[in-house]
Amino acid sequence: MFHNNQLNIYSTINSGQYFLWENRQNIWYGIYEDTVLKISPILDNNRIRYEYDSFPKIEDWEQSVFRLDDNYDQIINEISKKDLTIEKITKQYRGLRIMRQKPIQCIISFLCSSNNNIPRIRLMLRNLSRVFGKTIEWKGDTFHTFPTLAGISSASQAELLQCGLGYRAVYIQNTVKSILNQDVDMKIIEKANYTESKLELMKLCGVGEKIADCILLFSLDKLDAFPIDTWIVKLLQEYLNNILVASPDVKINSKLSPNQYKVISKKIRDHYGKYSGYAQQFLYYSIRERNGRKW
DNA sequence: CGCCAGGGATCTT
DNA sequence: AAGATCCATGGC
Repeated sequence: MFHNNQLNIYSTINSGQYFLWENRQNIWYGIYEDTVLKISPILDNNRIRYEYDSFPKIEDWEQSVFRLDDNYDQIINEISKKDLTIEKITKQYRGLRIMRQKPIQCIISFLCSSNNNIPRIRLMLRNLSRVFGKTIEWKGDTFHTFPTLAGISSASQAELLQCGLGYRAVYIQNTVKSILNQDVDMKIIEKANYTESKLELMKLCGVGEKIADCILLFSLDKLDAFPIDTWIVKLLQEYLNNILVASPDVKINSKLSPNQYKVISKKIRDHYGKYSGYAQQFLYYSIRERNGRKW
């Protein structure tokens, strides 16, 4: 695949953090709310480099979306020191990065993620965009932008069900309503620290500990957030348990109660420190690779 | 057919 | 505070 030390486009896009990307004729297209992002690999002197474009035009969007302002070398260096597992897989999957999404799109996306698999999450979000987003024509290609809150709020429950959302349709309707009414304050969500922002996020219907952590990490610059999903739990049961959760008071069940989540989350975040989120993304990617992900 | 998927809300013990 | 159940849906 095409990559370098600082950014592996392929693994970063296919690591279950940002669902609205697709590859057409070896070119990547991403939906960034109202904007279509484009990444073209260019063969240049026997090396691959990338050309970034977008419509409507956003100058240097890749700096923000791929977080190129993070000091990647230092982050990898920092988390590598924490244990041998993470040292190994940061080497192995070097170039994997966290992306920075738009908060609203990220909230809706991870509302769709509950008890679900990634191909279906993608399908649901594409359906939502096709039905309630704006159609964009760009150089002969057709795209659908991500719907606005107003756009989604105008949808009937039947229409949402037709997008394949299932029981999550109600979560999305309630969440969109609370944001539009300002029962939940997006200013707090966007400006507050990890703890305060998470508390506010969890007022949203359908947002619990795990989904809140995803939103914090992938759209709100909280690099110390460490989402614990079913795959991470499996990993913890195997061997991280010995490193992190050596105390017998913590038993790891296949499903975590809110309290167990809090206890384990604290231990792990203490262990990996302020870049816990990067560590999590490497761990998640490695276990999905090991299990032969099909997307 | 049963089980699982980047879980959470709700009710029960 | 932990456990059980249900939620809608497609892939295997």
